[in-house]
Amino acid sequence: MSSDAANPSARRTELLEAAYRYVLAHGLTSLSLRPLAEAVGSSTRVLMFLFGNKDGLVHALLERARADELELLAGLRADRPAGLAQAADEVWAWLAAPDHRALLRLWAEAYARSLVEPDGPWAGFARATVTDWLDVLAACQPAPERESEEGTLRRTLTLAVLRGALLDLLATDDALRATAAVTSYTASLRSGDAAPE
Amino acid sequence: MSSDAANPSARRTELLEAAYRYVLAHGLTSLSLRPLAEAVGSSTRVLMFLFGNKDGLVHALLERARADELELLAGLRADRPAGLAQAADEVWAWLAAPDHRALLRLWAEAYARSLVEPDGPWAGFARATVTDWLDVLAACQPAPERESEEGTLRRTLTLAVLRGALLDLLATDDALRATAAVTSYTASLRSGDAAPE
DNA sequence: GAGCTACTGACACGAGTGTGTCAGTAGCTC
DNA sequence: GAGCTACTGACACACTCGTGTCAGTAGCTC
Repeated sequence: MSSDAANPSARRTELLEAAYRYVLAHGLTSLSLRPLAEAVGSSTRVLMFLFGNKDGLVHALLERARADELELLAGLRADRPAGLAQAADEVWAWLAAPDHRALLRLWAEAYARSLVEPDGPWAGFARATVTDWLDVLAACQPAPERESEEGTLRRTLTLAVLRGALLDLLATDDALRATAAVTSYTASLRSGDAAPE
Repeated sequence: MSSDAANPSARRTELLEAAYRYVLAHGLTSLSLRPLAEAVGSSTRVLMFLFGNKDGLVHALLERARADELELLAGLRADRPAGLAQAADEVWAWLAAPDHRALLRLWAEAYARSLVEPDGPWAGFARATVTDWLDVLAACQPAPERESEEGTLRRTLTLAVLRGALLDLLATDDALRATAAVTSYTASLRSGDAAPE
């Protein structure tokens, strides 16, 4: 291989970036090396050299996509939203941004695929995203709630609302309706926080 | 073709049923005709004859999967649950049933694929499911709420919770946590119904 | 200039893909 | 038995797939 996966060469990251743009536009399912190589101005030979094989490429692409997601999560951790409600609002603003549509479609694709084919480069993708997000949401909860069973339940529900609304948005492109639903949820979360049940 | 799609031949439905079982086990993404034909005790020639081409087969399979889903929806319409909360509880019981796991994975696959490749046999699959479900949930709402903007928002949120919890369940297989989240949501729905905000 | 590393081009191999062609056969109606 | 419909088997075609092979070349260090 050209270099460690931890310390990729300049050419590798350059081609990975180009391939990432290509995959955002065309999806992962029907990805094949020759059209990709041509689109990024390279050859299958080079892709094989830099990524080992196709699975290596796909794996690298999924990691690249995950990097975008982790950036959002890191941002959330950084400014530590006060409570689940604010965190959910911030996340939704990100999810609903039109610029992120292609990435989120890719995300949905990888998620579904990892459910159906538990092996291969997508292995564990779905499970990893769920736990990643639950962890971040937990970090936004006040400490006492975070540890409680009630807290687990709350962040699970919050994640479900975000994911479900995202699916709706991706399918119908009706940002108004989806956003209204999320907003009403976070509003009820807030009032629930103010007056604990 | 052997007969109308509306009035399929006995052999066609027999093979479709076998193919459906095969696809539930193996997924749609990597479906190819020769292995499928062998598994169902037939030949690619026959599949082509009965379904026209591969897209025809896939389309028929998706319709078949949708029939399972519509059965649940029809059941809901039949006993007309009193309000969204009860409807959501009933739907969740169905979604969480281990027997339905394979079908729901297939559903997720088709949903994601229809987002990424808007053409082909999956065209409109995601959008169709969303509106189908929203319609059924609407039918479970009391008439005045159903027409209101507030009502649209409520069923959108309810659908999001169900879909999001389903994604969680499929990824983590943690039925307890997912079910607790859904239950807490329907509980709050009920109390909200009792004391409208 | 030798030698090393990183990268690249041309080409071929074997397998698998969907689909087309041609020739059937079983069962039914007349 | 003729003729029709529904279905089936054997085989081939053109193509794409991921990958392997062999031979390079540009840039750097010594």
